[in-house]
Amino acid sequence: MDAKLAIAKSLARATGLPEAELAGYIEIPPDSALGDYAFPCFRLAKALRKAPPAIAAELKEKLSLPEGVERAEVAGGYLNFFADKANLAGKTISRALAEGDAYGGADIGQGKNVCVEFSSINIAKPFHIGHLPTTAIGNALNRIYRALGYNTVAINHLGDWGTQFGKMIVAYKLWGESKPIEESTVRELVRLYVRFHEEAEKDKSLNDEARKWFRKIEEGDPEAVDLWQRFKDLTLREVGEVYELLGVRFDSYAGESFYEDKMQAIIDELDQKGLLVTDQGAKIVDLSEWNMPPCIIVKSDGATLYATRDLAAARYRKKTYDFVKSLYVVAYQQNLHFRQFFKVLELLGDAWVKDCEHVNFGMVSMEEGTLSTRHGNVVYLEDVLKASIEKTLDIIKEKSPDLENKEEAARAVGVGAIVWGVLYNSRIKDTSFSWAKVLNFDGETGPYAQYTHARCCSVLRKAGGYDQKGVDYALLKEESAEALVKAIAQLPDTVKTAAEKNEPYLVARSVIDVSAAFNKFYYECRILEDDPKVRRARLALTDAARQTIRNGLYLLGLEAPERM
RNA sequence: GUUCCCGUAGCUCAGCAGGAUAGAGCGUUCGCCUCCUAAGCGAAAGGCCGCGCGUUCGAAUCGCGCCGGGAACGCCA
Repeated sequence: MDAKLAIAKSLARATGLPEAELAGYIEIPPDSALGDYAFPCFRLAKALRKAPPAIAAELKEKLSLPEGVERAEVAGGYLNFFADKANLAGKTISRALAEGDAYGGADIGQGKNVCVEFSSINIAKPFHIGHLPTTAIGNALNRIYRALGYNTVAINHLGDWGTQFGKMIVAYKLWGESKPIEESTVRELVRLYVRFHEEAEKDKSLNDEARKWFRKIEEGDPEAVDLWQRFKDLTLREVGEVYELLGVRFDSYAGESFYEDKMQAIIDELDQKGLLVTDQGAKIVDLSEWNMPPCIIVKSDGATLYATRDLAAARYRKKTYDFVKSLYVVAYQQNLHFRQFFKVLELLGDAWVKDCEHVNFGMVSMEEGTLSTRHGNVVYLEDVLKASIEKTLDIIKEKSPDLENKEEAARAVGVGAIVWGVLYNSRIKDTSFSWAKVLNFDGETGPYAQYTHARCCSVLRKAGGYDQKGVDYALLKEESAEALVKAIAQLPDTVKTAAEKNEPYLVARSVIDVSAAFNKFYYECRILEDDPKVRRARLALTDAARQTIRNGLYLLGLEAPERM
């Protein structure tokens, strides 16, 4: 992008207008035949009282060509610039190869902390496909921020508190005790939970019993706490396997139970600052001035709520991590909740609430019916991943019967296909789960990008190495090679924008651009050419493409196998 | 009812700090493996960019009003 700045600089000299303003006007033409950069002269028409084409022609005369630009041409009201291809190719390829796995990243976040809350599963509940968006998006953002130099804190805000644990204990004691919890599975716990609800329909006393047991957990009764802890351990052990498959790691599992003793302070402070109002027995913060329903802090029975816990958690995170940004990767159903709780923080005088952001996303629905734990209409994430891995393995057996580590490649590609499905569209779109869609590996998919990467690796392997020094980039003169160079050059900017907007799909689109450009280049230009100079230049380009795809995939949480 | 989000090709979606002929994948039809992985490449067909008004030299993109779909709206999270 230095070329863009150079153009702005010479335009500034020619017009006398501020460089920054002009740089903002410069755009990329829709067709590369028109040029590599364009300056729309309509912008200046009013101020200069001249027709745009005349301005363009005049500018072209006055302008001294900036470095990296070969020529300028007038096209209607536009002044188009053509980059020096060899220069662009050389800069782009050598940068990608020199930076290696770091290409695409930056150091703009040095010494700054970012909190990313995501996944946030419930203990003793299914880890189902509804949890996929938050897990995949959060993981990708975590990696993107890290690549930009930030220290990130990946937080799994566990749902590990509440009367449902009283219910679990009752159900376990009544129907599950024949088997130690450690030898059980979350699915069995879920069955017990479902059964509890069925039986409680008939026998209301079960609910009282459940409340009693939850009270015991709260009071620290050894038996109750022990059972609760074992449910938690079992769940974390099981989901750990899924996280392992997904390449997801957390720095903190501080969830609801963690904040139990940290809420009173904030309740007291709200009270002292006169923000707390008692209404219908509950303690609330009135937000009608901001056209929002009140934020309930304490229920009429004295219990705290989600918002209370989130207030305490936000405070704790600011104090502990001193973040410059704190993200909540949570579905858009909770838009109002976040607006309310951010507003309450603001009213408390926590100016840093401006750094908190609700990174919302659309909902996952089933083709038929809705997801519901209680009714057993659940698709476990693990099952989806396993099915995808299995299908991938079948494909590999058919297409690459000689491949050595088939299982390993199948895992990377099978999981990649699923994760990709979530990350290649903007967050806000709702999605409906369909096996056919999720198991489609053609076109703009994770497997396509991974396949392209494996293709690059294959060519480089066959070449048996090449000398990176003294490559003549002017030999990359084919249109498909130029297009590939441009796609590769785009990644660093894309990663920054993806972080600004908290939109991983931008990275996914960039990976597709590089992949598609490479496949076209691969088809049109034989890389392992006889001419040693051409061969070397094409190998360098292939290597840069390989690195770019690999890095992009990593940022999205996907692996890049070398063979598949 | 109120507030917020979404509406672009048969389907799923890009494009929306306004710009040059509206793009891609899937699906459909048809081509391309005696050369580097065909999970690939190419071609064809397919669009009043939900509708209307406005702002502008210029609107899929900004504003207002409709229509259609979704979500949330006091003691769940």
